[in-house]
Amino acid sequence: MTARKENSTYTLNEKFITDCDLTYAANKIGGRWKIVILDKLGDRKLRFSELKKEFPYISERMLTLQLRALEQDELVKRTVYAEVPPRVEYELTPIALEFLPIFCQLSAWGKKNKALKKSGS
Amino acid sequence: MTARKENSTYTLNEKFITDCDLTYAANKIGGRWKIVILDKLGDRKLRFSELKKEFPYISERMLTLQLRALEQDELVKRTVYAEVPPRVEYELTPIALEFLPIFCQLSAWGKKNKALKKSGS
DNA sequence: GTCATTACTTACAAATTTGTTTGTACCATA
DNA sequence: TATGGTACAAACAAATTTGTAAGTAATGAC
Repeated sequence: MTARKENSTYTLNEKFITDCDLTYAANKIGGRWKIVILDKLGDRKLRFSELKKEFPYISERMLTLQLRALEQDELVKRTVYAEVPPRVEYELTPIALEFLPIFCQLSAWGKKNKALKKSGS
Repeated sequence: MTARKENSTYTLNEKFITDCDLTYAANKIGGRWKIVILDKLGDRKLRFSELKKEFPYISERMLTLQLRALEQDELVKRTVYAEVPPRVEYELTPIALEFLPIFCQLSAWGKKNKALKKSGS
């Protein structure tokens, strides 16, 4: 994404990680924001400003960066309307839709295990 | 994990992210290594050195760090045998086992979409 | 007595990710 | 003429993650 990296261990590991189907997929939705963004867009298409409201403290920069990356990976589709105050809508692509059931299961795991933590400790 | 952070946006966002069931779960397996480690341990318990061999370029430090974090989150169980050259075995806990079907689906997504990329572009 | 083995630890450094601040273009409205 | 709303971009800075290199403890083999 930025300046190219050499043949460091960092890069070799990265290659290893993206060669594997599992981590290839995981990387597409890795980081702090991508999963939640995709999940929100799973309900309906949203404008930039609507997304921003969903995450009270996200910086505009972060939101743009994540959306750009998701667009690049063809997980979201970006539509610009040539209107006076600009309007841009984001929605999931078909391949991103396939993540939604996985998110459901992850979410169920999270819910269950957060509950265990509370009663357990 | 290190020195405590203040009430920065970074932290507020972190809180937001770990409050959500979905991202709470995602964070448990986030980063470069956790998912693959868990996946490998899904087949059978492994020693430290065996795990290391699975990932040709991982540093021992990284492997220990990840294993410690997974142990902390009760996703792996660590067993030390008081033998002469030390022996330590790692295995999944019941709650980690529940991730395995999710990994399968992720992996399937990865496989499918890597194939699409090749034929598409 | 020296070396090898295993599973680490420590101090350090590089790379990446995330956040802050300021600014832009467009037109409408006051 | 000044201000406001939308969806960003650019330069900079902080925080976290990942990697490097060297060292440790115990013990048995040579």
